Amino acid sequence: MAEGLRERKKRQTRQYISDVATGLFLERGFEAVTVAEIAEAANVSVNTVYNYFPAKEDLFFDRSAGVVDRLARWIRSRDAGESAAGAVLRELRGEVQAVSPRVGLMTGYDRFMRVIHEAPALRSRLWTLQQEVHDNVTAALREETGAADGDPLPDLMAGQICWIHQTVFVTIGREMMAGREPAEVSREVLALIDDIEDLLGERVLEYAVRAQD
Amino acid sequence: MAEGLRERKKRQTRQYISDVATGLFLERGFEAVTVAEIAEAANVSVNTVYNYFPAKEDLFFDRSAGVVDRLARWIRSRDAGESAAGAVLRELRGEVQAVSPRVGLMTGYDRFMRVIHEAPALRSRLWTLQQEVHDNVTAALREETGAADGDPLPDLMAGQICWIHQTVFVTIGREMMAGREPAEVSREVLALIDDIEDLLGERVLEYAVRAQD
DNA sequence: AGAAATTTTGGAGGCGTTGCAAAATTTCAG
DNA sequence: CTGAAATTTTGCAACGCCTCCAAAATTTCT
Repeated sequence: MAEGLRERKKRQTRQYISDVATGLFLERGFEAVTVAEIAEAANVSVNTVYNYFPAKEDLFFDRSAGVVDRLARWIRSRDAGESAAGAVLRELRGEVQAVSPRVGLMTGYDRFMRVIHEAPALRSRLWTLQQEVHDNVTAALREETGAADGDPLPDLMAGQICWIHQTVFVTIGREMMAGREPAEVSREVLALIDDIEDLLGERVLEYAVRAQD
Repeated sequence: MAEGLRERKKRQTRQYISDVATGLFLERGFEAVTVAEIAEAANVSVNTVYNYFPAKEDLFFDRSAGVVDRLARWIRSRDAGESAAGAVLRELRGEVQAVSPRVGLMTGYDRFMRVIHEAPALRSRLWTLQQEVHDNVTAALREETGAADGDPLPDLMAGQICWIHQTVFVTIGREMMAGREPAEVSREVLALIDDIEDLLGERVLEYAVRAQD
């Protein structure tokens, strides 16, 4: 509270730099834009950019903070009688059916995907994020099931659940990049989710079922 | 044929540079060794290094050329009456039971893993290789099953099969890095493979079964 | 042996990133 | 309101990866 003006200005500056950078990236691609250009466009020195962001890639993924926890949140908030995988499938179906921008179903998402697709550094950073998602899911499953420390099951289940999530996202990204309409992709991905569910083993679909009441 | 001496010398130089580099990496870590040092240690100019290897990471992964095709090869050579996943599980069990260095079950593999673990650039490159494995598996499954172009199943199945493979390798790497003995890890991973098989859906375990005779 | 093809090398430079100390700005105390 | 203290911003130099280019050195071919 005491620190008002300074903190506010910092958040403002940070946000502005990230916005300017993202704009340039979407316009000309990740590698074609230099950090020096970003700094200049944001009326700031190169060092200030690095004061806020550890690396160039972080300028692009600054928005995706909440995405890393989403899967774990879905699992923790599953319904009574519902398994972890069941909750994830339900939530995914909900987002996809609603043609939600949260899962990339929006016009303009192809631009976003293309920037990532063409920049190895960004793809690499995505994998890092995916790894964090996996760790979060494993931790959530461990807590929710009270599994023993040596139990390999939470990790295996996390692998399966992350695979569901990842497959859906990769497909959406691919189809949107191919120029398809969001509504069209939504229908197709709903069918894909059915295919995925048919593939999963019963043990996966029945893991970490929340007790009734 | 006509080009004998030159070709031989090139392969020799390439191999020597890679060997020197790998030695330095194992000794001091990936990031602590500079390309200039490698060049000097190999009695060669920095530009010559880049004539042979597109990037620093390629100096480390030069040996792992055959690993990228292994899964697809296992699938293509599955027995009559055996599914793709079945063949992979069988081959994995064989390698693990034999405590084979091909799957990292050997003393000194922990050094190798540690170098990768500590270098983001190397982990990132590993993910790229994993992506290639996935693509190869998808292609193999498409050819072996004659699936239609729009069929999403080969890609989904490839995801499941690569997950098996990846889980086994990550576990071996983790346990070896923890200082465990190869024989001990072998036993543990055999149990893990059983757990994995129990998790898989029947559709996965029965996909791409090779016709009898 | 000399011409042609190929490999190796040196040099210059761009880019991301870090470290450091000086300057500018903001906060706080009197 | 003023000056000291804390913090942020900045400029500068430097390192390391990597690229481009043209000049040597080497190998192959005639």
